Amino acid sequence: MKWNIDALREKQHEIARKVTLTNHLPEWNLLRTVGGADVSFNRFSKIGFAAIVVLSLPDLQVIETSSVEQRLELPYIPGYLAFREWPFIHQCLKNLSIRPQALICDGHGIAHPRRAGLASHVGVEEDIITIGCAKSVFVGEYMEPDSQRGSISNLILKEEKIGEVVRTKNNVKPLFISPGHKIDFHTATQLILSLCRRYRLPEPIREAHALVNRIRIEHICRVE
DNA sequence: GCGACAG
DNA sequence: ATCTTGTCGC
Repeated sequence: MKWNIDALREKQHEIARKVTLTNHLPEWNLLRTVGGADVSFNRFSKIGFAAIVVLSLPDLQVIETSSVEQRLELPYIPGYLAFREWPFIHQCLKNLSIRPQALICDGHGIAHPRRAGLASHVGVEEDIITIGCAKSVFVGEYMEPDSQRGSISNLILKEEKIGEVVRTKNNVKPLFISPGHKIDFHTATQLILSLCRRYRLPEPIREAHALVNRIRIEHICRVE
């Protein structure tokens, strides 16, 4: 199973060139749907699972879901996560009857060595507004934001801003938010904050995570 | 060369 | 990411 990392890196430079930080998100009063995507798999299995859950705004009710189960083609290689997970998200999007106005991805957007993290990769390939929502830092430096919900600090890589570190809940570890595609830093962070109700993670991601794990667990029982 | 390293 | 129970703190 030999993959040409050089080719993958070149593909990322291509993705990065197409990324735009110009905001394409509709006005808040016209925002109706936001999706969350998540991928999951069993320890030594070649099978992976993914789900996208679309929520309505501003009430955050689930209006549609889609999930897939397929072979994992790549191992996890830091910096190349998108090549492993994008195929799953692509299938989920194809199975949806509606296309969410924005999609939140579990990982970084432009906060990546080559500005081509999972969210940016998905955004460019699917031509959809995406936001990278990561639970830990990958590259860049930052100052710890204040402990109150809503506090924000910048994520910097070599003098350049690549994302924001956002406290989405009091006294809880912050989230690392970066634009994926067709959105700016401020809008991305504000949307994420508006989607975080009682928990650290935004509702679309929580719903997608819950669904994909449900499916993964029942697959184990089904196979044994 | 060494250590770090989204999920 | 996954393997896993209780436990400390707001």
